[in-house]
Amino acid sequence: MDATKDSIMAAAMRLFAEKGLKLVTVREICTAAKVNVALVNYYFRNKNGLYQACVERLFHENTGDELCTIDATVSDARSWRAAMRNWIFGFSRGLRSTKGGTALAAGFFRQEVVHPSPMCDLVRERYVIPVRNGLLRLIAMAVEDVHEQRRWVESIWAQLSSYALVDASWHSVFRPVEAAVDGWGDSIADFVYRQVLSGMKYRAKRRVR
Amino acid sequence: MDATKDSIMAAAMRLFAEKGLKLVTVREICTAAKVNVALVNYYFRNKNGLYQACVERLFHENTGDELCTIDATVSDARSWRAAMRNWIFGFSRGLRSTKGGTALAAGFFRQEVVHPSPMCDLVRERYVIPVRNGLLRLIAMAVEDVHEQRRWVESIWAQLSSYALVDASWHSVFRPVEAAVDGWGDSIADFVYRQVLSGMKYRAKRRVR
DNA sequence: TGGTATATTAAACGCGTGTTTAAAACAAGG
DNA sequence: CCTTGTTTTAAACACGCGTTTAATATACCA
Repeated sequence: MDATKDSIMAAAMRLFAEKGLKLVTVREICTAAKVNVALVNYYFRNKNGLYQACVERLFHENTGDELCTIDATVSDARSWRAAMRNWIFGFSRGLRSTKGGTALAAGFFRQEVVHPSPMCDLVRERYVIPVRNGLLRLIAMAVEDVHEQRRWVESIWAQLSSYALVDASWHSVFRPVEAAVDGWGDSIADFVYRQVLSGMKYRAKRRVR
Repeated sequence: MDATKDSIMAAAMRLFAEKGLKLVTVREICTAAKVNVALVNYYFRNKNGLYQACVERLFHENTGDELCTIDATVSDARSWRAAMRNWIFGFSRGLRSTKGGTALAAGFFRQEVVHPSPMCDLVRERYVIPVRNGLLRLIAMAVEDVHEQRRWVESIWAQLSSYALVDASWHSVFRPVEAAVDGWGDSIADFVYRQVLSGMKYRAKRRVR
């Protein structure tokens, strides 16, 4: 039944995003989904198949798309500054967006970055690299030196994905306690945006593309 | 025998730094160390005890100290700029320093950040937080607003620890292929340093402390 | 209603894990 | 040489894992 399949996938996505492929057990998923253990093999062949289905769903739905459609919001912008701002906030918010309390895209990204799974290549090629290239193209409009371009990509990427890469138990260290959960993320994005503006001698002022 | 104990610890440190506590098996460690499986219980009580011994050794030897002694090199500096430069390069190099081809401090940090172990609190209190506070104190000399201070801490920390947090298989994405392994790390540190100088209106020009 | 394909179940399988055991090898002093 | 204490070993233990099985329940059409 479709309801059972969805129930398994919902539980699996949350748990995989939190613990990663290897540290989540099939029984754990099925307990959370309130279904029998054997059903994961019935619907998804095996544990890896379930994980693969989760990653693919991430691309076509939810937060995955939010990140992949950054380019669209960028090319709509009227100026380079606006385009850059759109990219930064789009990326930051995409990583922070949650589904049922769990930041799915950020979670899968975190797990793959530290403990690459067999699906890691797919994540890299179809997801991470395209998004990074979008940023690189934008930067290349304002910065000439190719090494400097890459340092900027790394700088922006590192700052915006920093939160996504740490377990929730580290939040008390990596973000101020008194800051509201929502406000802090945007304030970081704004900080990075200001950093880019003051740091780059950008030349392309009008109409991107 | 001490030689056996050291052999186990050496293999364990490398493997724990690469895979983390849960994804390394006792048999894997003992095979690498060429000793019998039962010896890890004989010398370290159990797997957790071995991991604990590894973390404690990291504090007292090797790369751990390099990071914890940043404060010393900072207070030796003649100017605020020099102190900040020392901190940035000290932190960056400390994270990148290797022991037998493995970045131990960075490895343990990466694992604890994504999959906290029972030792995570110790790592936090005795290691991460002190180092971050050192940076915060330095920034507070140049930046008034407390929220802006924290954003700078996060900005610098995120950029410098970015490499340390990703698995080696991601290096082809997160750093340019053509860049030499050594040069790139320092060029990032230099980039962050320049970013700080241009971004802060620092006031404390002379003699720290 | 009966028959057939689908969906679900409880139970088991084989394997790898951390840990323990009891015996063997070894070192060293009386 | 024998004894005592330490070190090392091969084998086993109990347990949890992913996966499979074979039986049962359910849905649906003729």
